[in-house]
Amino acid sequence: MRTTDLLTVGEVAHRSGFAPSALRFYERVGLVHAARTSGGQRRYQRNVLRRLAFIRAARNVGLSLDEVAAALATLPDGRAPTKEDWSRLSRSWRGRLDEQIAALTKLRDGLDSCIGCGCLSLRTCAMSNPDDTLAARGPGAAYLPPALRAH
Amino acid sequence: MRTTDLLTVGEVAHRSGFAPSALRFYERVGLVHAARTSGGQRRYQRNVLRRLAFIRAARNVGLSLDEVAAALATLPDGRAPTKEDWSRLSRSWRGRLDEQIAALTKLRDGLDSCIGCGCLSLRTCAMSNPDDTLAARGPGAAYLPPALRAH
DNA sequence: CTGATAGTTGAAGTCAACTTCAAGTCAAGT
DNA sequence: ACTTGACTTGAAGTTGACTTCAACTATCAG
Repeated sequence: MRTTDLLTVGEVAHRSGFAPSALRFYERVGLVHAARTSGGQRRYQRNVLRRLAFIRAARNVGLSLDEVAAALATLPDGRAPTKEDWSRLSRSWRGRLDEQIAALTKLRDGLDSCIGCGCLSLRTCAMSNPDDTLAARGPGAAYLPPALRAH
Repeated sequence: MRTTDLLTVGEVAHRSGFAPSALRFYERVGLVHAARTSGGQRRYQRNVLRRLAFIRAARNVGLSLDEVAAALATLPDGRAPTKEDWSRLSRSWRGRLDEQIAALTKLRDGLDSCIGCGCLSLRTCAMSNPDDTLAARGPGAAYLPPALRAH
């Protein structure tokens, strides 16, 4: 752990805020890479921290790990990613956030009109039927990513 | 299935947008109630539709089923809930939505300042560290409830 | 009465994103 | 060399909100 240019999993965990178990998990699914010592312990390059910062930021914006992986796959193969590379990826989140804010705002405005009447009509109420569509799909999920939730 | 005042599970599923399996699940956890025929089949009262509309609306606002159950538990025992009862419950969502919109907006504004620099600094970047706090907790979750997600 | 359609059950499976565990091994300061 | 703390692994567990399955049974129009 002496001042070499490689980081142990504990150091990366501490500096990135991810648990060691999460780092191992990310390695298994190919999101990050770690070299090994002769004894089999992980040694990370410093640039993994930026990669992990990207992962956290993307998760905060609401991307799944699959989406994160897809985004990371667009980084150049040969050279190390530049600031412009990271900036390009982040830029693509802007629209997503705008959409999410718009959806929430629409929901809130619908709520305002519902509060007066207590209708919750299955056909017309913006709260129970926000996209004018019945039959929602998929598992339930909360609005906000973990990092933004109320503590 | 003839025009009685009771609804079969299929009818409720169709009119509420919930899958029959979800209705059975909600019954198991005590969110809704169904009478039974002599043969053991479920028969729902019409007012279950408003209750289900509430459940869907609450889910859209990001409440967990536990929170929904807690909210429903505040409904009066003796009489049927009035519009004012439903309205009161919905009103409590307003603040929650406001908070969520604020959190997303803050994230977006942070993103704007990040796009230029591509920094993603673990310490200072609003994207990778939105609440000025490291170490987020809990399982991953997406921003938007199923009904509001991109199709 | 019959056949088609719709309903019943408990147990187990799914999904994402990790965490926990047990049993052991490595690295490093002294 | 020794001790301590950090690290290793694969497998299994967690959480929330359901879905799927297999094997039956009920209801109802005709």
